[in-house]
Amino acid sequence: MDPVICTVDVVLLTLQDDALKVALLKREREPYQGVAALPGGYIHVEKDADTHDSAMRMLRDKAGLVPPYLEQLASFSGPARDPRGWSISIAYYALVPASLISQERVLLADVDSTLQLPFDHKNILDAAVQRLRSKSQYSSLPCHLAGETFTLPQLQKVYEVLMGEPLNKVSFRRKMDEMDMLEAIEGQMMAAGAHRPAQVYRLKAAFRKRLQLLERGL
Amino acid sequence: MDPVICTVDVVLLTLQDDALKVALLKREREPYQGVAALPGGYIHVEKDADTHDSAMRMLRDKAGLVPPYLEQLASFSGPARDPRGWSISIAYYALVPASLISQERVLLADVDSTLQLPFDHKNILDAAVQRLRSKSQYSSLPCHLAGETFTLPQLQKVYEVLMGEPLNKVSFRRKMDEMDMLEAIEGQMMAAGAHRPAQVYRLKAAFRKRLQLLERGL
DNA sequence: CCAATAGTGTCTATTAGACAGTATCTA
DNA sequence: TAGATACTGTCTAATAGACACTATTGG
Repeated sequence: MDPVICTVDVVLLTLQDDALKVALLKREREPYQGVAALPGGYIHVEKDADTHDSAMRMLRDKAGLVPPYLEQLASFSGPARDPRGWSISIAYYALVPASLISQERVLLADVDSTLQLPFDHKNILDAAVQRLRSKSQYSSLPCHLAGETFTLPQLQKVYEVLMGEPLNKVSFRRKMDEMDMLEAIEGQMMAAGAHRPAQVYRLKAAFRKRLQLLERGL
Repeated sequence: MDPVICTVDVVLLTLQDDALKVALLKREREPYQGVAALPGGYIHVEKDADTHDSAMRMLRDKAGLVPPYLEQLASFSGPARDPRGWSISIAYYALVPASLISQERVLLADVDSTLQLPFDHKNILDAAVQRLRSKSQYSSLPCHLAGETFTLPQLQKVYEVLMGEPLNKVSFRRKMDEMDMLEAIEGQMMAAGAHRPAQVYRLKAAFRKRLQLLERGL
């Protein structure tokens, strides 16, 4: 049985200024000490019940947060991706509202203008963004970027940023209704300027961890 | 850096008698020697350029075939899934036409009536079947189960078995046309009884390895 | 010619999008 | 009350499914 270096890396994604951002940390150790990279580290068999646990631990220890959504992305492997030798990284992606991120601890970089990262982290980032954008077409996934509570116009904007195109308001609301995953918070409205305030919603409890899928997309 | 047992397992799927089957092999070594399980084994850092390579090697060595389609499924990890210790399995799934499978080398089991398997192979199998059935809704994936050449009625039957429901013939043909991934083999017809023979098609070369996705599903 | 399935034309039903109207806030 | 955005009703366009008809084979 050959020795293989086993790590977990997390693509921590959030929305800031209507753009999708990834959280990067300066590496504390060699290789690439001091270089901004995805949060990650070795699997710790004493602490971690599985790699999902490892990812949660890294987010807690390195970014100081508990993500509302965390999903396995894929594994990346080979002899060249890590200078220490033949390695595997089990990659996860996490979605968090910007409010959870401490900008003193992490650097937020625009996902589309992040041109290079150490190891094969650019590939991992691209895969995560592609997965998120693809799933945004037909699922409740983007809700986890919108925070605990939000209005329908805010949520539509989140979907639009992820999908990269404007959406029809009537169709969007019909789909949200069809998904039946939101509940209005009675009497709570959010004002955003000199106009009618919007109803505030939250995800129903059943959909906080589980995704809702649409038959035909948005 | 803790030692982690790193393996690759492959869910080899095919269609036989209008049912989805998984290829199992009797394990040659402990643990679970002699028990039918998914083909798998240790990563070999000298031989394998990455885990995709490991999966190809296992299919070649253990099942004696080169799959037309092989994709990473997910990783499964933890202290309890393998009696030898904390382990990770990078799981892949392969789609092959039944004609490629040598039934002397492998056992074909119905995916829905396979009730238990060693390790967490039942979980891995279930995840693969779910992924295949889900992707069948809106992609060209099922074509890889249909063989090199096939007629439209045959291909529709493949989709129907995977999706578990009959499909509208007119809509199905509209979608196949829209995907623009098939080419008719001029003059080649396939007779299947006392009735009009059907036109034979094959996947266009560009779609042999890459998937074609539908905007709105079948 | 009959039975059976391949393949197609077309009508109907369902779903998505455009547009415009009413509602409700601040300045 | 003017202007802005929230929300909704309804018409139109696009898409999917039902149905029926023609085509072509073996027996």
